[in-house]
Amino acid sequence: MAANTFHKLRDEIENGIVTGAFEPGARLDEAQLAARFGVSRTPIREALMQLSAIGLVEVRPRRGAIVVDPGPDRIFEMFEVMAELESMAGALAARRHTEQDKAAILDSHARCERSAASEDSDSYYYDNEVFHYAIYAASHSGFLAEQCAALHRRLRPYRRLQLRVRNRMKVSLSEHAAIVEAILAGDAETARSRLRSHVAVQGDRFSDLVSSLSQRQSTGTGGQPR
Amino acid sequence: MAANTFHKLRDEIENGIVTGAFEPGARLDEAQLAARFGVSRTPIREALMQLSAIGLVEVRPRRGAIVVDPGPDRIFEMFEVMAELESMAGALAARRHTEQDKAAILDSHARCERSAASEDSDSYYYDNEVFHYAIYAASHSGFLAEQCAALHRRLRPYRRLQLRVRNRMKVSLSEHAAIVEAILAGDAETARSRLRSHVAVQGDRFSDLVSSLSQRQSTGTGGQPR
DNA sequence: GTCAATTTTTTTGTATACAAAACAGGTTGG
DNA sequence: CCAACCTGTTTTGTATACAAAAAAATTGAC
Repeated sequence: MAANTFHKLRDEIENGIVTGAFEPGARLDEAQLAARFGVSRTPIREALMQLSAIGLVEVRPRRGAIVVDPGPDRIFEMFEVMAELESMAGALAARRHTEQDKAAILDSHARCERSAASEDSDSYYYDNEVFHYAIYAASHSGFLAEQCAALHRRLRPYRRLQLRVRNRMKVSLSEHAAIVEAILAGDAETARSRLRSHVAVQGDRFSDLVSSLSQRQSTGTGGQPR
Repeated sequence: MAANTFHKLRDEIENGIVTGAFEPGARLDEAQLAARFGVSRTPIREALMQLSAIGLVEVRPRRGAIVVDPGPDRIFEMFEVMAELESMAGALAARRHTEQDKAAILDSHARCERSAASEDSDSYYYDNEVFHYAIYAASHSGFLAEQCAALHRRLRPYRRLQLRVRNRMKVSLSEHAAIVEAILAGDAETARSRLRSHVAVQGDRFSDLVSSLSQRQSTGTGGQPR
């Protein structure tokens, strides 16, 4: 991949936000970031501009950039849209998947099973990501795949929190199995509805999400400043 | 709205791309743009960075920025996703719309009717946009509304081409009426399916789109350079 | 001692300067 | 005659400089 300074900086900062190194609401001081990465302010600004276009940071004119802090309601909305896009990808995948796609889906699913068996939450988290990307790819819609991937990245921190919830890993895995079955059977509508409920944050999971968010708020130094 | 130079430039250039002033594939020379807008290269670059994050321009390292030229297949994919998101907005609107939303939808629909009656294609184009935005708003999902609006903007030029097709305005209007009916009746699934087929580029419309695209390619100075 | 106004300091926004990479054209060798 | 190479030019990428605005701090009045 093309590797200019601002490009790398963009990924670094995005990663910092997504992993929580830069907490929601935190100020992103240009000079400070420049010093930290050993570059001038120019590429830092360019990186921040890109992140603001994506919606990860908010640049307030003359008042600096901050990491956006989507409230629980907005995070819920994002999951809602994610569910719709993913279920669309699943439906398309059911109709369009090739032998290669099938192999990739089965392989990533098998990895998930192994990680779940060894109860390795971090490993499962990664394999789960690969599984979902395999479905995006199988949709054979480049644009949809990109949109899904972008949203998936943005929701990363919240999904990670969710996986901590009791038994979620096992439940997730059995849902995966049902999704795989529907896709490989070519049953678009079943794949759609199963993926929708797999991704959506419904019922108990919403309160789990909210509580994990408020937990983080209180421990972190971020949140609403001033 | 906040109005810094780079912010205004971003909108200017975006508008230029969307209206076709900057054609797909065209090189966006930084110095040239800077001279044109009477500013230095710095805010131009920041604007281009944002546009590249959105996906409107492609910045190739050390090789300058060009207006992205999505092929017919990719444009089709974008309409496909747009249809899904809009139909989702419609379904939510059916369940969640308030009296205000209802008024806004009916009002914009009435405007569409008038424009269609006077066969004013440009006016209809604008009113149609307001109508769709009213539905986004009625979904009461801020994130979904933003996503819809963003995609809507990106597909603007192609939708405009489509409206030129024989009788499309009348057909579009009657579809609108059916959509309004479903939303106001609170019938989420009917609203969803009607919006989906309203937005999607199916059957004949796809070949119409492709032919209008190739027409533009041949007349314009853009296209694949070198 | 508190609050308001003014000054100081910090920080953002834009312009300019400079280095390095890509491009174009001509030249030399086969 | 064609191809590879070298050189001059253009253009991008990053650093620095400077102006203007916002934040912070100090002073002064009550």
